[in-house]
Amino acid sequence: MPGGRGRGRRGGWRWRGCSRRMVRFLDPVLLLLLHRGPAHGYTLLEQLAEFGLGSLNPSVVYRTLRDMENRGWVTSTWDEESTQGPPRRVYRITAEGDDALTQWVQDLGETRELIDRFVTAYRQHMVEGEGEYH
Amino acid sequence: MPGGRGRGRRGGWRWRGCSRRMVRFLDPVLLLLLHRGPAHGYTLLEQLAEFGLGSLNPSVVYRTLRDMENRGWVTSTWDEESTQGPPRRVYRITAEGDDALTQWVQDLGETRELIDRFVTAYRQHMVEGEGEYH
DNA sequence: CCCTCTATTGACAAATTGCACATAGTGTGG
DNA sequence: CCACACTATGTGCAATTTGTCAATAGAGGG
Repeated sequence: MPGGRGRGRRGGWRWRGCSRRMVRFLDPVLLLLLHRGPAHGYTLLEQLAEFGLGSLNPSVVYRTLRDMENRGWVTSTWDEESTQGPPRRVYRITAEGDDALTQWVQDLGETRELIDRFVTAYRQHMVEGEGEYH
Repeated sequence: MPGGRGRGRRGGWRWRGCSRRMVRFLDPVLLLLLHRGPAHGYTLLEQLAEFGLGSLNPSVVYRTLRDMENRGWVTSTWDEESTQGPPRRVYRITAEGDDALTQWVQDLGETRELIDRFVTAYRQHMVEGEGEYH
């Protein structure tokens, strides 16, 4: 049943929804981390936990970084000083990345508003309709 | 370039991201609306604007309703009393739908927390690092 | 040499989303 | 009757996004 959806009973949708929620944060969080200073993908990967984004597959993070580079939000160069392992990329945020970050913050603010509105409506409905209709 | 992403310059990603953000709210909002009482898809469609979800393609909404039915969150029956148009489906929330709604509210609460944490970190970083590094 | 840890990348299946169009009943004006 | 507009819902498919698994590769220890 390709293209089908929502077959997963409890435990399926919850976890999936959670994961997708996190992927949504990835862009802004990476931009913020890079705004603090240049960093390697691997380092960023470890710092993600700080924002509740631990447990993301490294591939996803690296891919996102490359996508951001394609959009011109960041640039990358190979680190000259070799360390314990293969060469590492150093990512730096660009002026466009700064703009994008600003946009993201605003965007997330709007999303927060929506959530608040929803939760408020929910609470209000719940106290009003003490005796449920069904 | 199948599988490629992020090629759309300003106006592309923003709008797309916005749309996707809204689709994320669809499930919980529909559940809340249905918790207030049974309703037709078309009616729900109109009430979505209340939660900032206007402008969603009807197909998306109908599809979501059917998906929710597959998950057992809602049930539907054809409306007996015919009106100005073809037969309409009446959707009703189920006990499982109630549970799902509760889960969603909690989930959205957590998302809100994440957003707050992020925005706080952003603001703090911005005042601290007045003189930017770059 | 073999194994583990650090790093990054590639490829592909699966899931999600957008959109254009199909179907269908009802009422209205000409 | 026909064209047309509005109410309602459903289908199909292309495009995009996400998850996962495995490949590559250097450094260091035993």
